[in-house]
Parts: sequence; C-alpha cells; structure tokens
Amino acid sequence: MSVKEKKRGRPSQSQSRLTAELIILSARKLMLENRKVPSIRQIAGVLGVDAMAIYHYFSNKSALLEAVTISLIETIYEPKAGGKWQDELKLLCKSYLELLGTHPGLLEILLSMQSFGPAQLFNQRLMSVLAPLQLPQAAFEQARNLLVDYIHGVALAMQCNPDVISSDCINGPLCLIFSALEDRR
Amino acid sequence: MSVKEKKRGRPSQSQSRLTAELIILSARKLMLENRKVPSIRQIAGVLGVDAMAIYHYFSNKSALLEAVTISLIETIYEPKAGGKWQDELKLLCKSYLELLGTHPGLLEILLSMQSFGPAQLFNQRLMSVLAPLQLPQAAFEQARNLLVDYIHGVALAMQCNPDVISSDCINGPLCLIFSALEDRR
DNA sequence: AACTATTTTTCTACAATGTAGAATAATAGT
DNA sequence: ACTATTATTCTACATTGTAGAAAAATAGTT
Repeated sequence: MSVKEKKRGRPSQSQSRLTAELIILSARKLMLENRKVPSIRQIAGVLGVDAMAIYHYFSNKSALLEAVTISLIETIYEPKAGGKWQDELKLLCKSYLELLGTHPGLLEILLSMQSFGPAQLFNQRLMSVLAPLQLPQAAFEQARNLLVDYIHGVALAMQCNPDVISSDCINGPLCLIFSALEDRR
Repeated sequence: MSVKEKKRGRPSQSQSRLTAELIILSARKLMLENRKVPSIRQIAGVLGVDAMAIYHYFSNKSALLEAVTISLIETIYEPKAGGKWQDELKLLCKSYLELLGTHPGLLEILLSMQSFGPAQLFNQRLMSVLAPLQLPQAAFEQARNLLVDYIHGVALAMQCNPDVISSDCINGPLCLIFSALEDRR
C-alpha cells in the first residue's frame, strides 16, 4: 500500500502543471458538492498536491476564495435586451439566488470583499434590466438595495436550511416589489 | 507568578457556582465586544473555569449558541399598542437589525435552529404591529417574508462591513415596502 | 559547460478550535 | 460509613490556516 510519497521540490515539466485556474475550479467543485467552503487541504487533496502548494498561487485562503467568488459571479444570468422587464428581472434574481444558495459561504465572502467588482456585476445587470422603467436615481437605488439585500437574506436562509427553501419562494415578495416599482415610474 | 492552577473535581460550595445563565451572559458579552462568535475556551477563560466545564451545562457548542440566541432575541423592541403602525414597524425593524448587526454570527445560528421559537418572536411582534392594517393572509405573508429576509440581508452586510453600514440604510427601502403595503390594504 | 538565481514544490511545525474520555473531588442519598 | 451522583479539571486527538525551511527543476549568465 505505498501511497507514493511525492518527491520534494519543483516537479519536472512533464507533470501536469498546477495553475491558479485549476485551483479555483477544484475549489468551486468542492464548494458545490460539499455545500460548504472547502479547506485548503481538501482542495490540495483532489489536486494531488501538498496543501502548501496552493500558497504559491494565492497569498492566503481569503485571496483564493475571492478569486473563486469572482469566477462564480460571472456565471449569473445575462439579461436579454428584448424581453419584458418583469421576466428578465425574475430570471436575473433567481439565477443570482440559486448561485448563492448552492454555494454556501459564497455570500459572506462576497460581502466581505474590498473589491467592489463582483457586487457591481449584479448591479450592472440590474440596471440594464430596469433601464426601460426610467426610474429616478433615488428610486432605483432604493429598489436595488431592497432587492439585493432581500435576495441575500433568502440565500442565507437557503444555505442554513438546505432542501427546505426553494428559490421559488421569492415569487410573492418579488411581485410586491414589482408593483411598488410600477407606482414610482 | 503562580497562575493558581485550580484543584480538580467538584468545587466546594463556597465558590461562586457556574450556571447556564452565567455562561450565556459571558458568551453574549464576548460576542458583542469581539464582534464574533466566541470560542468555548474564551468563554471559559472569562468565567475562570476549564473549557470542558461548559459541557456540563450544554451538550455542545451549538446548543450553547442556540441558548444565547434565545436570550438575545427576547431583547428586541416590544411594539406599543397606541402608536402609528409605520413608526412602530420602523422601531421594531431597527431594533431587530441592530441586534443582528451588533452580534455577528447570531443570524446564522438563528436561521440554522430547528426550534422555530426565536424566529416566531419577531413574527408575532410584526403581526401585532400590522394588525390594524387588516391585510389578507397572503399579503401579510408576502410582506413578512420580504421584510424579514431583507433585514437579514442588511444585517449580514453590516456584520461583513462593520462601521460602513448604519441601520439607517433601511429607511428608504422600508418606505418602499410601506407604500406597497398601503396599496394592498 | 558551469554557476547562480528563480520558481515550484514538499515537509515540518505551531497555534487555535471543538470535544471525547478519564480522573478527581465535593456532595447527596441510603 | 458507604455508595452514587454531580461538577469540575486534565489529557489528548483531529482539523484548521499557515509560517518557515529544504529541495529539486528550470532559467539566466558568463
């Protein structure tokens, strides 16, 4: 049962090279499968390397998780220009919610990040969806804050109670927001 | 510098007795001061006992934190019967939000609890506030879900970015909800 | 070709955490 | 006086993030 200890030091180039992208992908996969933020050792495990190898590509765990977050947030729904704003908004929100709900821990990382990049992405897509409504700036911001924080709240509830809450639970409250939005138009 | 190692075994009754309530209070204090969920060893430290002594009163850390949560949640604002519903609602929400915002980790514990007791408490107070509106059941539930999850979202943002977000940030979105509520009356 | 510097990796080690299990001492019950 | 129960400390273990050093392959320089 020799577990084949790896040789120390830089491997010869024949071996499949470790990259930041590979690490991010493994972390994403583990996060989704295990429904929690993976440990560095777990990530290293599936990559077949020592845990400390990860630290050559990321200065610490937090940096790795931020990269994972950026990678994940780019997968949310990209609104189409043609559709009804209500439909597009619902699709966008559900996609965001499902991403957060299926990746427990992601939300906390996202909210703790200094870089506003990832948070901005949802904001931009929301703006493009709500553009046809031509809301005044203040009304848009109110609605955005309400929407974003509401979704975050639901996502947190989903990850604390997996299998109990479905992403459909936002339908009702979303309608409430819709009607409030139409009033302010 | 004798650090005065404690004698092993049950202490004689003269010593100030450890109780579940004392443990809960110490945990609350640490949670508030350090802005995070304390470790068992920290709690035991301020109580001057060994970490394992805690386990005589709580079967595990989770049970202790649930007790802390129940204790904390009872401190939220109790609505007065006389006031305007908008004012009372705002006070209730802010009180809840500030509790969650100043006790990072509390929200996750609350949402993970099987016992619905603590979550119900806010629900009840909300019902008493909104009673004068005589909303249909479905509309009340929509509004409650929106409100609760929105507050949770804001609370999470507050604990991830301490000192950046104030509890006043809910004013705008709250007004949005108010107007939606009045429409459904 | 020979040296040196750099890059990429593993190894060892440490502190912090939750908590199981055993030892121990005070008290309560008989 | 003996036994059982209760309240406590002690020791130990697995898991975590990660610092620091050693090692091996590669790249750069003369």
